[in-house]
Amino acid sequence: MVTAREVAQLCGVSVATVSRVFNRPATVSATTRERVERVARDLDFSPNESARALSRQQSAMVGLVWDTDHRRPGWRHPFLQDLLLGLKSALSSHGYHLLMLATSDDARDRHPGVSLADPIAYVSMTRRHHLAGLVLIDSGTDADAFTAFAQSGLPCVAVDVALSGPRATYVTSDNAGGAAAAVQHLAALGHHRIATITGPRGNAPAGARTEGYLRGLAEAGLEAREDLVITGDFYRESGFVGMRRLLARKDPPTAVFAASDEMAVGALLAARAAGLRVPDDLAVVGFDDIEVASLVDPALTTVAQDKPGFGTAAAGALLAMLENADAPEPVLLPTKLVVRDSCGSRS
Amino acid sequence: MVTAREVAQLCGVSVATVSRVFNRPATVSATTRERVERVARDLDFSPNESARALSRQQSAMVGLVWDTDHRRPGWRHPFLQDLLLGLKSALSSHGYHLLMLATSDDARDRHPGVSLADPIAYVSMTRRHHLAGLVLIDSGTDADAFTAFAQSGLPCVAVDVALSGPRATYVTSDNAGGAAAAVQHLAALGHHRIATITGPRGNAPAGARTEGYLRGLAEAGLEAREDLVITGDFYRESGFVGMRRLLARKDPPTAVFAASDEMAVGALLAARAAGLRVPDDLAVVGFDDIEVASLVDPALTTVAQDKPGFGTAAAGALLAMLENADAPEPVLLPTKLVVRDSCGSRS
DNA sequence: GCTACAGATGTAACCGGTTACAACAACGGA
DNA sequence: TCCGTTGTTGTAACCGGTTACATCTGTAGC
Repeated sequence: MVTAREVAQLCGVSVATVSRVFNRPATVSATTRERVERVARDLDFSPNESARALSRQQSAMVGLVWDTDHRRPGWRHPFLQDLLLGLKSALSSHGYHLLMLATSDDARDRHPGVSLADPIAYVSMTRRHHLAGLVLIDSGTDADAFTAFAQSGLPCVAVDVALSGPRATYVTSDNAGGAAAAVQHLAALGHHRIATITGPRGNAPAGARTEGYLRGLAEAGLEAREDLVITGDFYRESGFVGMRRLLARKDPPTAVFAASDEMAVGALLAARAAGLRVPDDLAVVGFDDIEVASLVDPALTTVAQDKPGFGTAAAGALLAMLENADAPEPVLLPTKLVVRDSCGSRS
Repeated sequence: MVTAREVAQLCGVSVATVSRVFNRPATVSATTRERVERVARDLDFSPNESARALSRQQSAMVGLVWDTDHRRPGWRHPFLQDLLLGLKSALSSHGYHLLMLATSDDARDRHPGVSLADPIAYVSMTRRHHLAGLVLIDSGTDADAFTAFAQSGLPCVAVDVALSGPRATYVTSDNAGGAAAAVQHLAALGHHRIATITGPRGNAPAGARTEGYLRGLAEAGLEAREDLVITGDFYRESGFVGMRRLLARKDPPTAVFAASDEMAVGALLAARAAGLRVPDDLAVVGFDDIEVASLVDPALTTVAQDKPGFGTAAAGALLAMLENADAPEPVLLPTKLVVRDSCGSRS
């Protein structure tokens, strides 16, 4: 590893000048600058990041806070790869890397019911590593801990958790809009009794999707009925159980909007188990457009999220905060109804 | 952020002693140690990582090299989440974090055909950040670049790429064994003409799976026929096309082993398109046990990989190298045949 | 009582950058 | 000619730890 001192020596200038060439090129005369740049390139010099971070009190890294809920081992993020790739790519263009933060808790078995992300540990780690900011990924239902981040004053962007503060904002899909579109589609197909299986209480996207469901009903001139709203938890099992309960009603729904594709698949299985044909006897619409959606039989009509958009938008919001001081408005990514076979055609 | 100097002052000792308490506690007298520990805890002191990395020439971070092939935008890693979670959890127990390295290339459109991972850029980044080691994730077919890492002398562990060197090793599934087991299962069901759709040339797991296919045939006393081996590329489309070609043969196979679940799904679709029933007319076995495997109709029999095992094993191998200097032997994770519906029962 | 040595601690030089401030040159205006 | 300004560069003090070496104390061995 060649240091700035060696470059300086070879150029006959001081280290300060070398540093300036890399950080404030305008303050260095053209001839000196070119000479330093040339030598630096020849020697393959690039500044040591640890030293730089120490000196500037700011590193070229953004922390990623992502825990999975140990209480629910089967949890799969619906689009982790796209999210990470989008983040990485957008951050890299500004020279930032992504540091996956791990608390010592990760190694231990976590106590059931204990808060997922310990904000204190993460905030302390952020300071110790001089991280420029944080990206927070929703890990299930634990929204409370996240507000602690917003209050820490660190620049942070949350994915799918409503977060606000002077240096905090978030990115999420237009969950309400997507859900409303799904319900309107079902209503347009002639359905009057449209049920929903929601996500877990306290989860922001889940709440917005339920809200959108109600709005969609209202806009279609349909009455909202409490007995057609079943609380799920995004997992397939709860879609199965929820659907079974709905079908046991005296006046079962002819269509169901599930707040996640996993639950929609569960609903599909429950319908099949009950001897119903989808879409003939029951129309099903999901949310997320995960990969299996197009592969189940019948292929699932669903509300697609802009998966790569999350990463890009989150990185963009964070980068904006790192340059200005103010938190940008929350980003609402558009959703798109993908019509496949599980809700049939106009009947 | 409280510094070691403040702790030292409050304890009436020098910074050196404070540092010793954290790094070589045995060299400090019990009374002093306890006093320092107490004050450090009260003040919530924890050493600044940038300073520590600079001074020690070694940070508490492990780099993650993971690019996706821009030539194949649809690529999905079959178990990225498990891999990352396993890595994170195992590394965190030794105090390491995972740094997702991003090259400036990530932002630009990459030139088609150009090497994926530029080892020079990554090695330079590793040095600049004083990373303790590297984890390399296979990003498709580009194995050449990876050997450059092994030669760099940095401790590194590759996932699914054969890598060897004084400080390099790798983790992969027992691909040959899994494939052989799949073929033997098909043979035991009475199949004589068993085809395979392989992964891309040059990909190590793909090669091992083909090898296992041949071994399975041999062990079942079946003849290997060149016209029953079709080269695919792990993607669904190639499974579809490959299956169509196989079915067009004068003497089509009654069973097929696809080297990935994605291709197996493609094969399923091709069989359906050709009017064949699975498993009655054609038996299909895949590899990976991705989530869709259990959801397609018929549910896919497949060779399951130990997904969480990858992260744990990779982290373990890396940590071993960070403590000793020698590279441990490559890790071969056991696979398990998961029998579902796509290969029928004994006929 | 004196020396040798082990154990505990302090001093100060690093690690490799950044940046406030000082120094100095060149230049235009009075 | 002298002064104030602007532009360029060097000096040195940081950032916050780690650690080789020196120092000092106490104890065992003779």
